[in-house]
Amino acid sequence: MSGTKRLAKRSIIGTRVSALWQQDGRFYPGVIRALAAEETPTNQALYTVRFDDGFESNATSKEIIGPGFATGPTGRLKHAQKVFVTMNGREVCGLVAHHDRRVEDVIISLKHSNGEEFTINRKLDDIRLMESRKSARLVDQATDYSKLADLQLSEPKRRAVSHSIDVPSPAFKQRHRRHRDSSGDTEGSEHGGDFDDVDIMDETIAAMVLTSLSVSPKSPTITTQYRGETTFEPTQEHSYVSSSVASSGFYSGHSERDDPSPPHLSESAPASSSFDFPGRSDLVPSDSDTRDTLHSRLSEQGDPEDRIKYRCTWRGCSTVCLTSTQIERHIRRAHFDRDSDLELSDREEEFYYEEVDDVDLDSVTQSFAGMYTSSPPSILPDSLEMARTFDHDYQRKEEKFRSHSHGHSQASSVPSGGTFGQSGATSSIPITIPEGQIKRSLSWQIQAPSPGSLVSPPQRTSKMTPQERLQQHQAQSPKSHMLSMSPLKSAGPHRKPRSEVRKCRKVYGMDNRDQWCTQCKWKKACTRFLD
DNA sequence: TGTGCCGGGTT
DNA sequence: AACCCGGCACA
Ligand SMILES: [Zn+2]
Repeated sequence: MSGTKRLAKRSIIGTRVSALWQQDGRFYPGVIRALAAEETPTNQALYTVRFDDGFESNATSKEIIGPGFATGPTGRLKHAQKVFVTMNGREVCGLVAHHDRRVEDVIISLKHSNGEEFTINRKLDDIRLMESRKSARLVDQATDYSKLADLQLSEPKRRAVSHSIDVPSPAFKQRHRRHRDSSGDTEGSEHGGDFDDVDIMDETIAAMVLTSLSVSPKSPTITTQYRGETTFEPTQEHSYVSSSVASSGFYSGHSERDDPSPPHLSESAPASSSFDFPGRSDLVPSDSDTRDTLHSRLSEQGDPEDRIKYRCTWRGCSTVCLTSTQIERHIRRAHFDRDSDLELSDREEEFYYEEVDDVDLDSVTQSFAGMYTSSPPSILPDSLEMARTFDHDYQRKEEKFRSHSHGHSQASSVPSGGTFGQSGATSSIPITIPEGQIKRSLSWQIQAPSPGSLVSPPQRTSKMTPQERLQQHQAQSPKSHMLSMSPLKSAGPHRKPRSEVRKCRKVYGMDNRDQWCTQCKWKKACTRFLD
């Protein structure tokens, strides 16, 4: 591994890159002009780079950032190096104020058109030396400038920090680099071990923006990138927003503009021709809603083979998996809040799933399908696991439907089975014990709360996690007639009857937020107490 | 008023 | 992905 690589493809010529200008140690935009020297066992290839401002010089492959070369800066960025970062969904351009090599944190100085400066702190990896094309997200966000203004204006905790660091003054930015003393440009002045979370913006932007031009020029032609205004000339240097964005109107002086015509690169496109992008995947319809996608996708796989599945019996959960390994994993993750794959001590997972016959599942799915018209329920049993794991809502609904329509769907399709704790004619899930192997399976949690038959958890009562305990409390709570009441009580069209189950928030209280399950902390559907 | 959590944002 | 949070429907 003599560190040799052959990025020689001749297509490299003309590639837009950011290359090191030896004289001042900073990177500047330009294009590969030629291969000045082939790579040799001892030396790296040398390229001639023509900078956008007309200068030209040679650089080794290591000193070039761009397609075919390093993907991003690696060395220390010099003070005042021009960089691009994404901020609030937009690409902005700033100058490096300080780069801390130890943690690869870079403090970047930014400035708004109104002249105010502020700094942000980014990881080196998040920094680009070249403008990037807009990401899918940037594209449709580009129109919503009100957000930006909003953000800026409503920043309450303004920290007057921006000047605590040595930030190049606006004037300084006109560095005419080519002529700056390139000699002892060590400028090791601003080193203070400071760094750290410098901060966010602290800026106020004029009321300008409120005009949200609702144009969404999703023109895929963005690939053409700019061409004409590639130069970062001192004059309008700090345009702040990279040209690609600027062209959508914000900084172009007028709130109104949206000139949809693609950037004419007519002027000349000698070199730019080879500025091709890896893939034009932008043209794809792109991310539809994940749920639907998931659905349709899932419904394509499946195997009518094995009939035995594993179903989670955790109260309210009915996730089904193909293998016991999977189900155990699910249990650990969803119900024990363990992210890892480690087995629970004593393999407690085993107590929370049962084996079920395919047929039974199908009927379940069927009944579910019948009622749920909105989504194609052609889900095959084996995909259920995923569907459920990914979409708790789905899972929840499904469970409701099941318990609702269970009485009929069960029919005789059930092989031999032994129900655990027969507490009346309630809907206890049939437990099937396959001839061959014997596995423990339980359904203690589905029983109705008949006065007398206590909801007894698996013999293993000896040890219960706090979650289980709480779980049971809920199960025994006076309101656990879930089964008997219609989940669709409110006649409302899309009214979703909220479950009675108390979730982390309520169980632990606001004070013990740290004990909530992660989802609850994030205000997402609780994974610990499923309905 | 408080809860649950979806949808949307940022990093 | 992780994290955060506005705001809504429901209780
Ligand atoms: Zn929770």
